[in-house]
Amino acid sequence: MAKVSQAHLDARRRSILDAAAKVFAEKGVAAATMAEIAQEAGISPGAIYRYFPSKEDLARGCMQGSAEAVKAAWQHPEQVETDFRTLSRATFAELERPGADADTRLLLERALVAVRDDDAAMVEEFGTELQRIVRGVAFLLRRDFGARLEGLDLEALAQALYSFYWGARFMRLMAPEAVAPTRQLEALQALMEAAFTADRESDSTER
Amino acid sequence: MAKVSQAHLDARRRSILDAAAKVFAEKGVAAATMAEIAQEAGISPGAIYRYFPSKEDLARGCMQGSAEAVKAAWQHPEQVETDFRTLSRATFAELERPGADADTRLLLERALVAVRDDDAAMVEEFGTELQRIVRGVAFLLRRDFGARLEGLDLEALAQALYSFYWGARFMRLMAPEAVAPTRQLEALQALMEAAFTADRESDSTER
Amino acid sequence: MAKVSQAHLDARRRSILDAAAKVFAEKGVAAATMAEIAQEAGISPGAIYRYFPSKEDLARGCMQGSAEAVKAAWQHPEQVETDFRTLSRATFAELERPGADADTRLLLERALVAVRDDDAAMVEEFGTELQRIVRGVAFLLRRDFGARLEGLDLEALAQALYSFYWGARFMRLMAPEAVAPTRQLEALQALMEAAFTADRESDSTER
Amino acid sequence: MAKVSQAHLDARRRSILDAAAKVFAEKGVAAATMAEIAQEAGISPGAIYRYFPSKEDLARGCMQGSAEAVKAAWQHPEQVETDFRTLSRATFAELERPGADADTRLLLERALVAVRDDDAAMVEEFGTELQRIVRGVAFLLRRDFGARLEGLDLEALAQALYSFYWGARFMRLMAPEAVAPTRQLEALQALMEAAFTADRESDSTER
DNA sequence: TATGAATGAGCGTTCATTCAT
DNA sequence: TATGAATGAACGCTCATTCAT
Repeated sequence: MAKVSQAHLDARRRSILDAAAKVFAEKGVAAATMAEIAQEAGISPGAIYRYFPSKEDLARGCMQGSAEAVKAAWQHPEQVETDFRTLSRATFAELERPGADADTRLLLERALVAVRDDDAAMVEEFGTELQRIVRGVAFLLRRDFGARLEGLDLEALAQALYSFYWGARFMRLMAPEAVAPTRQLEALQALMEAAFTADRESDSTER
Repeated sequence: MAKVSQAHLDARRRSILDAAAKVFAEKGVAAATMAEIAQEAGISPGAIYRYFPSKEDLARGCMQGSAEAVKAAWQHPEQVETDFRTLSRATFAELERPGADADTRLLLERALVAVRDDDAAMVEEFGTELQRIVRGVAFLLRRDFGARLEGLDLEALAQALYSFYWGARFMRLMAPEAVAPTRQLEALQALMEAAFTADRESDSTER
Repeated sequence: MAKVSQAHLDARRRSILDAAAKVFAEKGVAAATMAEIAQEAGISPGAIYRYFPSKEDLARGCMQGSAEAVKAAWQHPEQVETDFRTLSRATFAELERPGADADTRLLLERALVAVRDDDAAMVEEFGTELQRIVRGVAFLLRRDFGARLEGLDLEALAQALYSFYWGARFMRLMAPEAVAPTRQLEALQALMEAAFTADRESDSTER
Repeated sequence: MAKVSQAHLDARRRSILDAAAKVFAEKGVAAATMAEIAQEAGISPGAIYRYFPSKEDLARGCMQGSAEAVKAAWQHPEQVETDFRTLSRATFAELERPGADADTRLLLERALVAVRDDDAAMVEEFGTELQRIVRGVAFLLRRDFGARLEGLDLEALAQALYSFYWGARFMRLMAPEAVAPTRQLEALQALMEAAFTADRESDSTER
């Protein structure tokens, strides 16, 4: 075939990733076979190895780049014109997107494998992202609700919200017929508003 | 060899399950081998098949019965003398117990497998437990905070809290150095109290 | 099958080694397949792995223990009642034994692999054996021919004889119709005797 | 592209052979890959097949033409002004040349393959060369040492010396730290001289 | 002619499962 | 009943070879 344009190669790479993501999501990384992925991608098993050195790498490759925009926004909220409420909603709206469940499946599976195999790099990556996002959450909470947070353990609260996010993803995966993540978020936001607004009112009362 | 007491057989079955749970949690179901489990249980690989027809069945058998007491309490809060705050704390305290992470690993993995393989029975089971617990949460919230919840989407809030619980488990697994689940819980409870207490105060103010 | 006698296991191990030696000799280690060896041994491929952890180990296992008696004699000539001429003949007689060529093939192949892959342990082993045998050769030469060796580089001569041994093995392998190793040996021994006997005679002449 | 000069094609063929010889010597024929050879030769894998129909053929092509001068001299000693001692030394000096070990490796490997696969042509070739060289050795021995060889099995001795040559090559490959081939040769030549010189003296004595 | 992406058969190895003992 | 040796299908991966460009 010789000298195929880079665009062709990139497209092929993409199609392999897509096929892999589909098969991995369907069967799990362990149960999926390279032959299946190849078939799904319409190529031969051997060809995959020109693009990815191993099944493991292919699996890793499947995980990158979902909901990048939202992730970036949380990590650098000061660079984005947004507020906590809006960004939260956008984030949870992402979970309603078709394919979000497949992403969750894959993400959770990879996370479990990483922990199990003591894949330091991967765990580290997760930890770093966690930290950054939690920092972003805290930043937005402080900016949006300011002094009213006084007395609250802000870091713990931010992490609790992050936990809630992951739990909601998991919940949606396991029980699609349950209350939607967005509605859960609304409930929690209502709670927060009640807490913060109330504070203010009680403050004003005290004055 | 002939007749062996039923108690003996049950004990053997139990010891296989324990061994399997340990190995599965360590390596994941896919990576664990029957030989390992047999060794851990102190029997031969062949013997396992007298008690479980396949590895998959063995894996299914492993998932039952961790933190039963707490689960039961949430599902039937009216039969237990407890309140939301106390039961929450007990629940999260469980997560600090050694072995809790292994349980989380196993639970998540099995959950993923169940969804993946469309294991209706298993998904159903998860869904049922979810419903019952959420109902229990809602029950306790209402009993403990009563009228102050007015205007809140109680069911959604209860589910959000359940999501938070699972997210916190996952978080702890992935990033043990992050804020402990219990501290996250404290933060969230502080928020709730602020919201509800404030409500009362603002109510009283308004009156 | 359970509890099979150790003798059975040993026999099985032996039969695998025999099958492997045969196939390896026929096709070379690289070209031989585990499936072939299994078939030759009358078992399944998987069964081999209960006895040898890898093809490589199996190949190593094939190399041990050929002509052990002779090797031992050269390495410890002082413990054996023998002389250079007798032991040499016995050594070369071994090469006429059926199967000797297959051994040579295997030995040379393994040696090449060892050098190529920088298998330090294996190369070391060869080097050690070389040293010991050369020492033995030198020992016997000195004991049998004594003072008449004066002026000769004994170590170099011993090594030359060892080289000759290996070359003769190789020669026989490559050109079976050429002069037999034993006849080559005779020629060389005649040369040695001429040299040493002559020395004596010339000595006596000088006196 | 059309017509390329024959010289060009030959040069290309040569460069492929060189590359192949290098890679084969480094890794062995089995472990070497066509891709590696292509890279070493600075062309594409596909191009090799314009010059050699298969890897095996390429390997065969690699064996020709090392130390041609010395080989020719042994095969036609009457056409060269030399004597046994000098030619032997030149031959063994070749073994000290850098790259000699790689040649030995390749030669031995190919020889083993030839025997294994019953490659009649190749074995034949080796046999023919053997015969010719042995004849040359015998010729030189007779010319240089003449009558003093009486009673010796000249053909066997010549073959023994050829065996020694190959053994020394092998030895040097396997145990570079052992006594150098040239020193082994010296020892053997000293032995021969002792034998032949002695003979003369004893002859003269007898007369 | 040369390229190099693609093929696909084939390998070593694993391990759930079976079954003779 | 328990054993554990044996099975054999299946997998990830390699690489000599082909052929569209």
